Amino acid sequence: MNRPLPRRFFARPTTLVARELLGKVLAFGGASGIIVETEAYLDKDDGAAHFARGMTPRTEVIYGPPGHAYVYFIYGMYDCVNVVTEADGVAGAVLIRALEPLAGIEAMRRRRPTARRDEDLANGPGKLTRALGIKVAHNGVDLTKGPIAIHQPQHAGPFEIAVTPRIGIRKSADLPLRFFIKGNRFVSRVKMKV
DNA sequence: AGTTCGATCGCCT
DNA sequence: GGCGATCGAACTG
Repeated sequence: MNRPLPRRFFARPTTLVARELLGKVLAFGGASGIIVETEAYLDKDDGAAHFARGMTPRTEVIYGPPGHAYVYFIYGMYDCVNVVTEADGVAGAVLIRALEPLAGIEAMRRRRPTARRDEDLANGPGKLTRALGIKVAHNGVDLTKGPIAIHQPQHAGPFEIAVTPRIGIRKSADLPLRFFIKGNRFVSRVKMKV
């Protein structure tokens, strides 16, 4: 029940994995949260992907086997975590953008003292990595083996999925590749028009 | 070797 | 709604 999702879950089309990651649990650092928002970054016709111009030292793990973490550092301050998708040798990644805190909320508060409300703990890609303690040092780790893991929730309820363009990108800005749980208040930019 | 700018956040108005 | 912080990756020359 608490076993990490198997590699075959990740070895599928990126947009499908992005949708199906919603409602799953991301756990690390004595804390966990329900994934409520994701974005897909595609191998083809996606100018916004870090790997849009091919493999570089930074994007190497995205071309490797699925089910691994791609963690990058941005704006001189923030770490963001992606899940590598598609078959080994094919690029594809899903950015985890927001979590609904589930367990270890005290640990999250200690790591994010500026968050006033529980809604602010992990409602953004830089915030959730800070809340869980995920850093670029974890780039390339195998998510099917832990300690960073994604698993099924204990109690799964039904939900609707909303689809919008991705946040904060210039290229391929029109593609509908952002997915979130409709009505969930832990999603980033809740008031953005869908 | 130098420059540009980004898959962000938090504080300011 | 706007902007400064802060720095590495990748592109230019």
